[in-house]
Amino acid sequence: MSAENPGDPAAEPDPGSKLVGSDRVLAVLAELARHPDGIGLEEMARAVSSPKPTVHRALAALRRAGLAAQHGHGRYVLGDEFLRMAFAHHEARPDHVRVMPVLKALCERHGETVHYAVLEGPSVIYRSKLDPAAGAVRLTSVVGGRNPAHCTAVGKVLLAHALPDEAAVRAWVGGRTLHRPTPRSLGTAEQLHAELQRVRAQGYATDDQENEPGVNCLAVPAYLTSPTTPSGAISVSGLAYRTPLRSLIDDLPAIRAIVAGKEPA
Amino acid sequence: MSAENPGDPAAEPDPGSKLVGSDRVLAVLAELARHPDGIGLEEMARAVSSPKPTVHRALAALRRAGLAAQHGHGRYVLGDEFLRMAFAHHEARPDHVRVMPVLKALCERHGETVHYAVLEGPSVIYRSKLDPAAGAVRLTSVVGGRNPAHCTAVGKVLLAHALPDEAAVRAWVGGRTLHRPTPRSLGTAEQLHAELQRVRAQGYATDDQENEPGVNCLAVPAYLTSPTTPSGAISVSGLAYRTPLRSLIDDLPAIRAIVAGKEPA
DNA sequence: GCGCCAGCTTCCGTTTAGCGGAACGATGGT
DNA sequence: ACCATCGTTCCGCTAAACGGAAGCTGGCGC
Repeated sequence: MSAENPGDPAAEPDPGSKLVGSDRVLAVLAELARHPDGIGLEEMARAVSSPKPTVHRALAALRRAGLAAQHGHGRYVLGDEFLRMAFAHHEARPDHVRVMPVLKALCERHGETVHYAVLEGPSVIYRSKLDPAAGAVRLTSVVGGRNPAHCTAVGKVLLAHALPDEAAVRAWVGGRTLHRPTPRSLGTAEQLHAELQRVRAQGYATDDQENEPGVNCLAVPAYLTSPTTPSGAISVSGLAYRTPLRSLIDDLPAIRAIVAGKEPA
Repeated sequence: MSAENPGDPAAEPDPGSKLVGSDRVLAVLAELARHPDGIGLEEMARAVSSPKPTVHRALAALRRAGLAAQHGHGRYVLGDEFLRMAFAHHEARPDHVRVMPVLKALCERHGETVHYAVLEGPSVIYRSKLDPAAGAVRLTSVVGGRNPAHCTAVGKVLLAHALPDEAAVRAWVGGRTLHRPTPRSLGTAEQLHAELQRVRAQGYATDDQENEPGVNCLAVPAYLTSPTTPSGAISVSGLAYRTPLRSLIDDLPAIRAIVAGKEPA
């Protein structure tokens, strides 16, 4: 019971990995998703630290469900069915359907990437995303992906609602030290609370290169389910050199109108 | 060995459904994907025809992997991780990365939906898709989705390569009767062979409302992997009343140039 | 050409994880 | 406050997963 964990026969190179049964099948699926140009059986066996026959059986199960496929002889890839399921599901999601027209209008108006995101614990999760047709630069965000709430515009809008006073902010921060991806990121509960007060006062939040250098953002709340509690937030991201934060703020009235459901005049 | 299948203790009300173990877990996952606004445990149990505790355990496994989540009290939804995996994987796929700039250019030029698709057996599978910003109408196609090869432009381009003579066409058709979604769809091997010869001669294929009424399409082969065998095909779809087939054909030189990798002047 | 190597696939006795009927608990409607 | 409904937990039983070892296949070097 010193450095070695009792019950563990040997130190795992990949902790939290010794799964069995269906859990292992799902781990194989996840690993498969991590390899866009395929992965061999052996490499997969190493990745999930399981013997080859077991992994082979797991892949067979996935193949039966259409979630895995084989390129040539023994190179496994994520199956078409997996992508079909995900895309079809996503496009049918009620909140996606609701925000999509808004995102489209915003995206077309500003020519920048737009997001719809929700708050979950310390992070925001992107639920919908729309890239402009012209945009050569692609943001790193992905549908289903996460970012720290305290350094994104969407996160701050949602936190402003969820954490009404400094006590709530402290409780939310808890013991962690806030991660600061860039020098401009907020780092303490005090700073965050002050920022959230500002957000509450103005009714929107910004992210001035606080999450990624060169990228700024303006977000407003989205009331999809209830008229009092925002279900999520909608943001317009801009590349700092192309769309300065100022220009987004100046366009706030139009943004608000679009998000409220009225097409701009 | 009469009407009853020996080994089957009872006739299943839902054939091909009595799964066990990991297969059942994956079936639950698939069912989950089919319900964008969530599904209760009981309904799920009915859908996969398994007892509640079993389904509950399956959902627990999916939840552990982040592939399922719960809204409120006992309404299950596909998890964020599922979407993240799918979207991230898709955007990193080599062929997607390769065709994306081409699709973007075509989409912007014509203001219509564009696809990249590959041939698989009797169907084409859409691998990438791009909707125009302005397009109010959404096509039914989905990434990972399928359509009969013989009534789509992409399918005919790829079949033209795969089935060089009438014998090959007949073999491909086999015993089936070709499905005809619209009155203009090709219905016989002869018609298909004639059409494929035309496609080979002109180097592109069209779909004049053969798959969906009001929608036409022009497709050219895409040589992503080999310079002689197309890995897939790229198509521009148009709504008949907005973008007549003629205008797409007239723009062929530009389309060819874009697909070949040269941006149009 | 031919044998060797690497990696995928199959076999089969062992064991463990899944199974599901029944009982329990939470929720929301009346 | 009661009841109906649906999600959750328990536990003895059994079938399905496990994985070491052997077999196969295709590709590469000699």
